[in-house]
Amino acid sequence: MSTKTTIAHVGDFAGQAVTLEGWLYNKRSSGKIQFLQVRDGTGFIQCVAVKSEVGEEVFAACDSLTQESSLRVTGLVRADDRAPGGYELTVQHVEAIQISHEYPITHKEHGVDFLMEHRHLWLRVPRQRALLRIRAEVERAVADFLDGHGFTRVDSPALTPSSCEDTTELFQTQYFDQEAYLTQSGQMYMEAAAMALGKVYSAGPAFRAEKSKTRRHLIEFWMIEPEMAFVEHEENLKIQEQFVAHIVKHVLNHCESELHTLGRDIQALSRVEAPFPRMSYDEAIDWLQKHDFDIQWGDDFGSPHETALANQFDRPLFIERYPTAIKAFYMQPDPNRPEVVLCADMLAPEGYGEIIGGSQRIHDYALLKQRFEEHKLPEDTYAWYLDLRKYGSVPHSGFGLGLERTIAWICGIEHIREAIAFPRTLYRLYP
RNA sequence: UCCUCGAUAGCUCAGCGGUAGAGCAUCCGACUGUUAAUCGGAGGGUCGUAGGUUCGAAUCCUACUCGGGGAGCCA
Repeated sequence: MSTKTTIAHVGDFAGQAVTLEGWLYNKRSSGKIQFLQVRDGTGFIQCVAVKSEVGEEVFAACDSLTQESSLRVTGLVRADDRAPGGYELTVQHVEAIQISHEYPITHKEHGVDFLMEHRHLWLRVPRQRALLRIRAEVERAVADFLDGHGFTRVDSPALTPSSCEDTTELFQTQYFDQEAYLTQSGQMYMEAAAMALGKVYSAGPAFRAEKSKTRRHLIEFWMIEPEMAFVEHEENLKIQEQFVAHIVKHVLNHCESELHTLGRDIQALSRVEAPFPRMSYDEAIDWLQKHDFDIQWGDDFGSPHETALANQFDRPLFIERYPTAIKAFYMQPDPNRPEVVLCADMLAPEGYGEIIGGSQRIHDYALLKQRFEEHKLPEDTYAWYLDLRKYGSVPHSGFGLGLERTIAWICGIEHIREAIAFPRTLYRLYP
């Protein structure tokens, strides 16, 4: 009799017979011996079939297996120093569940377009498995930290009647006989929820119809948006750095083998501890001007600016107090300097760009109403948002963390599209 | 939207004015420790689309289509 188990647990059955269910990742044969590389989602193991031991029938069954055929294999678990995972399986019996014909993704090189066209199969390779495992652990770390700090998860709507910010482009759709838009941020809804529950967060997709095609952009990406009543700028930043440091530490503690699969520099990640370095917008402009960048006070940073600033440090960098004129309408002006707002962007090291944008929000009714007029925003669709400043308004702050950018940085990958199972990029909606 | 690079076998690419090529994958054969296994053989192509130059175009020119990277903008 054999016990059904998974590759991750074969070590518990050394010397015993087990049955594994999975897929053939690769096969090498030498006429009278075959090496089957089997994966089952939990790991990889090499199964060895020797013709003189298994007999003609089982050996032929092994021979019939092709790349990515699904199978059930029974054999003896054997510790072996030559095996990357420490164990091999000596095959006793093999059952093909389905034979795969001409699997498109070989073990050779492939181009990005081809791989993206076959994303549904590309997910099966060790690298993509590692990325999805780490993504799941990042999401777990997010929930652990926020739930442990008194936050309540509140889910925001995907269909909205209007934009939350006035700049970026929206995906328009029909809501019966009304126009509607896919959400680009749940922030305003989280502000409402924070007045009900104190500390809240949303976690879900955001949609931006921008024609951006860089390694940092997705059309559909996930944002984690905490919002906190009675929290002001300084405390907002402290929570953000603890939050990000916690996520990185969690991944280091739970995803060692996955980071190894990706070839990530563990040392670089282990230096990510709070507090994070900070620069004011003013200091950043000075620094850039001293380093021959053509930029003036009042200009927004471009990607090259952000990369140069962030690359000075081995952990994320806060840049705070940007000019009011270039930031979102809802941001709270610095009481001592109304020309700047109490906001901060968190820039990841190594050129991964902005992973958090956050701010203290305007809580004064008159000032927010004035901003609506300045930005020519339709007051009827935002009446509820103004209401929050009419009925028990309090200072509050929040931020949005870009999940895929955070994952891309932690994993050290070239392109953000690998940080989500089925990326929506410019000009690609399939699969 | 702009800049830039690309499109040749299932995949990755070479060929850049004179008969369409290689490696891998597939199929057949050999091999008892392979680990991107190796070795021998076979099949596999309207050279992205449309036009133009030329005796002759995968190759040069024009337009278009699709895609990669970047800028802007953003998380």
